[in-house]
Amino acid sequence: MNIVNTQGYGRDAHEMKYMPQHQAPMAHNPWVGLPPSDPSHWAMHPHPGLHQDIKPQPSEVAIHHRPPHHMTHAWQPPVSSPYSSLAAGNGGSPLGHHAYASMNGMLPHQMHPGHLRDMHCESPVTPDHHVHHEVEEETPTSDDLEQFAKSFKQRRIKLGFTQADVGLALGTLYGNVFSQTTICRFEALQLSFKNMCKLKPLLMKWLEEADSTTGSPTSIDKIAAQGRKRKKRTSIEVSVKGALEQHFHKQPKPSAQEISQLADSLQLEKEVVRVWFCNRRQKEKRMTPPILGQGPDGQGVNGTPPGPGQQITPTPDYGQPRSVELPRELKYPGYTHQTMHGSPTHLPPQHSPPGPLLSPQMPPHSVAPSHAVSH
DNA sequence: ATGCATGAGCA
DNA sequence: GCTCATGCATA
Repeated sequence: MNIVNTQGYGRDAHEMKYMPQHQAPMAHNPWVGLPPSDPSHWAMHPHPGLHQDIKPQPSEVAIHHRPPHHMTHAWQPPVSSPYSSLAAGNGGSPLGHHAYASMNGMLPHQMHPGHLRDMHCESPVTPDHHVHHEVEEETPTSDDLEQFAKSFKQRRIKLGFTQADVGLALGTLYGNVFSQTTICRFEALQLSFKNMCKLKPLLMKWLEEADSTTGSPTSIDKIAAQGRKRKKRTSIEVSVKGALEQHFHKQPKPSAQEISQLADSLQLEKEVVRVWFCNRRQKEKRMTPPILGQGPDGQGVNGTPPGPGQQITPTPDYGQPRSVELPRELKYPGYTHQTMHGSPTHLPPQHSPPGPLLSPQMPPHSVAPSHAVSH
C-alpha cells in the first residue's frame, strides 16, 4: 500500500509551474527533481520512500501510549532543532530540568482531574448561571476557551513543560502529535473556534496526566515527521505586504486573474500571492484576528493608531459574495453546526451588541493590539 | 511567536 | 481554487 505518493508529490508537478523568476536565488526548480546537489534551499528528506504524511495514523501511534524510553524515530533532528527538549529524556523536558519546575512542593493549587472538568465548563470565577454538574462537554463558549487556554498555559509552565513537550505528549496520549506552533496558537487563541474546541479536550487530558504523574516521565516520545520537500519560505518585503494588505481590504478574495495581475505587479509568484490571501483570510477567522485598517507598510492607510477605544474590528463585511455567509458578528458562523442533531447548539452567549459592526472576538484582551507589544 | 506553506476535503 | 487544520522555518 502506497497511497501516499498519490498526491504527495503529484502536486509537485504542478507546483513547479510557478518558479521564482524574480527573487529566486536559484534558477532551476527544486522540489521535484531536487537533486542532492542543491539542498541549499530545501529541507532534505532522509527517506524519500517513507510516507510523507506528517501525522501518523492514530492506530499506528496509539500503540505506545507510554513508551519506555526508546525512540524509534528514523528522523534526524536538524542540529538546530528548536525542539531539543524531547529526545533523550533529559534534553529539556520538564522531568529533566526542574528549573522552575520544582512542582509538587510549590504548586499553589494542585488541581485534580476532577477540577479540570469543572474548569472547562465554568470559570473559577463564574457567576452562577447555568451551572450544571453535568459535564456539557459539547460546545464550550468562547469565554470557556479563553479561560481554559489561559489557565492551561499557566499550569503548563508551572509544570515546566514547553509547548513542544505538550505537543509531543499528545501524540503518545492519543496518537495525535502536535507541533509547538499549534500549542502556542491554542494558548494564544489563534485558532478557529472549532479548532479550539477540538483541541481543548486533548489538552485537558494532558493536564490530567501531567498533573497526576508529577515526577515520573510520562510521555517523551517523538514520532516525527519525515522531512518533506518544502518550498523555502518566501520572504515578502514589508512594502509588498503593504500592497497586499491594501488589496485585501478591497478584495479579500481576488479572482485568479486579479491574483495574477497583483503577482505580476508585485513581482511575486502567483502561487505565493494566492497563498498569502488564503492565509490572510484564515487569519481573520481566528478567535483573535488581527485588526484591520492599518497601513502595514508603515505609511498607514490611516495613520490612526488603534486607540484605547477601538475594540471593534473595523470590518469585515468583506468576503460575502454569496450573501449566504453570516456575518461573523454571530460569532462563528461556519461552526454553528457542531454536530448537534436536532437541538441547535446555541451560539456561545456573547455580550456582543446586535450592531453590525463589532468584533466577534473576546472582549477582554482582543482589544489591544497585543501583537505590537508582545514582542 | 508568527509568516508562509502543505495537504485533505469539498464544490 | 477555496477552506481549514496544521507545521516547518524563521524573526
